[in-house]
Amino acid sequence: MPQNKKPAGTRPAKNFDPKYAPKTSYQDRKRRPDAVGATKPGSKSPSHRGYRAQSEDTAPTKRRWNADERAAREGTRPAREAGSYDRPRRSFDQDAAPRRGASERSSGGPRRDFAPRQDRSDRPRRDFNDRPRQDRDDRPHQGFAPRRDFNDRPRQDRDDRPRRDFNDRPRQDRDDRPRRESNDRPRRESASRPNFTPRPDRNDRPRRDSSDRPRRTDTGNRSDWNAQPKSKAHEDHIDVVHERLQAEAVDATITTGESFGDLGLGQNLVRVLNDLGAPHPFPIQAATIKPILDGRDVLARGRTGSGKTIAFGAPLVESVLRAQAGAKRDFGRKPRALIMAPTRELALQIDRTVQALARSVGLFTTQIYGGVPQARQVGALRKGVDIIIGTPGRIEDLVNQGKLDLSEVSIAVLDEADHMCELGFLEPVQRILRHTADSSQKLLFSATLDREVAALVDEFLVEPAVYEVAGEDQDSGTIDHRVIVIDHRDKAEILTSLVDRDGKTLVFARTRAYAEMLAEQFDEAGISAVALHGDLNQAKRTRNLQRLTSGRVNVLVATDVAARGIHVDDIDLVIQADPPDEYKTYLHRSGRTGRAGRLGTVVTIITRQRRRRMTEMLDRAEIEAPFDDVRIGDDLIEELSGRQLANVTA
DNA sequence: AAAAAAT
Repeated sequence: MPQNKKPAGTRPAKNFDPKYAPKTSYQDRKRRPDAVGATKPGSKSPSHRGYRAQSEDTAPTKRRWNADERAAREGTRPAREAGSYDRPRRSFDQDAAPRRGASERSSGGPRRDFAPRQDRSDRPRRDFNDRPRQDRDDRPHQGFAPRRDFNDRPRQDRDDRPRRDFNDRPRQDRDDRPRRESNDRPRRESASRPNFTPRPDRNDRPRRDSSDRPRRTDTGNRSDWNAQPKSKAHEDHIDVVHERLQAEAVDATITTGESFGDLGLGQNLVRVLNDLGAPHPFPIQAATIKPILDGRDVLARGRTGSGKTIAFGAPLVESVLRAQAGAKRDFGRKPRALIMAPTRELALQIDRTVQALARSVGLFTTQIYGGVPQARQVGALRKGVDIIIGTPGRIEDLVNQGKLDLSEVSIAVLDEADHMCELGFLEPVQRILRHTADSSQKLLFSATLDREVAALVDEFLVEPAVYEVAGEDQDSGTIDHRVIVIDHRDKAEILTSLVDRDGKTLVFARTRAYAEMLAEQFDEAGISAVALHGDLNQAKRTRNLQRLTSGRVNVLVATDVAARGIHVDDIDLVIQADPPDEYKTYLHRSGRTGRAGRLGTVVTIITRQRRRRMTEMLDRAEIEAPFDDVRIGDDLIEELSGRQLANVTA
């Protein structure tokens, strides 16, 4: 019996709305002591895995960074001033900051019910009044947006808008666009915003011409990015829907006509793409390839499994090739392109695609990631490679050792860019990007790209083009979402019967230990299963993932290491043994199934107490999923487990 | 809590 079904009309504007809905008041209070050290103590024994020193000065400080401290730091950032970037400081302080104060005071959004009895008095800066709500016309970011015709409105509005969105936006013909602004966005016009930094007129925007790529001197736009609170959410462990990035929506039906060749890729690449199973560009690819070839900075959002790797990989190879046309590929040459991903498995996977493309035109890639000896990677670098694909830790390590020189990197890609902007990733990523060539082109991709990437856009991107595919929200996909509400004591048994099936099943667990435990449990029940998590050495990680891919096992139990980007062709069931904490995680985990238009089912297992929180998260994810109470032996378990058979014929 | 560098 569906329990979270509400009349569609009453569903609040979802992640278009900047709002900062907390997860639970319980967790929040617990984590919000005055004293930093009052969080969970951890083991006192140094030999224990959970060991935590008593006096931990560095970690808590880091965790408690807030917007103010950050702002203070921005003001005196030595790297920017002393570094090789010759761009001016941001006009952050005098412009954006005050404006935010004013604009965020508008409140009263539809989602207030998400933050019911939250004790907010102890939350530093994110009280109600301070939150930007659906009063978007005030929102500061509008100023940075490189395009005007963005989908900045709640998805519910879409039905009456789509024509307008794509039809009158022939990309080559911009001149008829300004009119729309006044018609479609009257509220913005009327909103008087003294501090608003006007965007440059569309006509003096740079043409897509790599040769006159603008220097990063225009701070007007960037200050608007800055106005948004950054990843404070993660410091607070609160699931936040960041303001949605404005994007030019690309209409799938318009773009499908163009071939990869039409988009500017060479014959070799087109052939390899065909071999890779991509005879025609997917919409996101049709959207991004040209601007990337033209040298623009690009932000792109395409839902999980929509073909983002090729969308950046193919034009990247083409660009590197063009840049080196005629030049000899010298021994020991420096890399020209860099692709970073949050996990080693994803880096490996990207390399499989990019390497195939690169090889076909005589370029070389190498993987630079941790957990394996450096020697081979360093050896490859010494010989000379053109494209680096890897994870931040090892890349930075080799840079610091002087074994990797990024100074000639002219294209840098961040896959899962929003994730790469989270705590722990952001700073290494920033440091690495600062090593790339001054004017290097930056490409940021993710299925959940939002303003969390502001920290990077602000420093590294120049008037980026932003793309998404029209109408491609997650809910319009091919995934059937279900939630089952169980008694905790039934969990193990229900899980086992769910994974007892024919198709490939991916099970997500919150911790490494639980992932390991579940894999063993399934094995003991006669269902061969393997685990994938960060406690395994890299060889085992790679092997276990390969076992699922090859079909040697049908069940993989993973932590969120497998949540993003990993592509296994025919996973038809994703089970979340533990529900995710963030809506983004939900979207990425579910995106391991239903890829490239296939059908898939996602079953999330929760206990009764979790229902409300789960409903809220699904709302943020903009996903409709029925909730069902389930006990051991219920027919529904078998139905969910064997659903694919029914689905395929349907 | 997990991930990303070893040590």
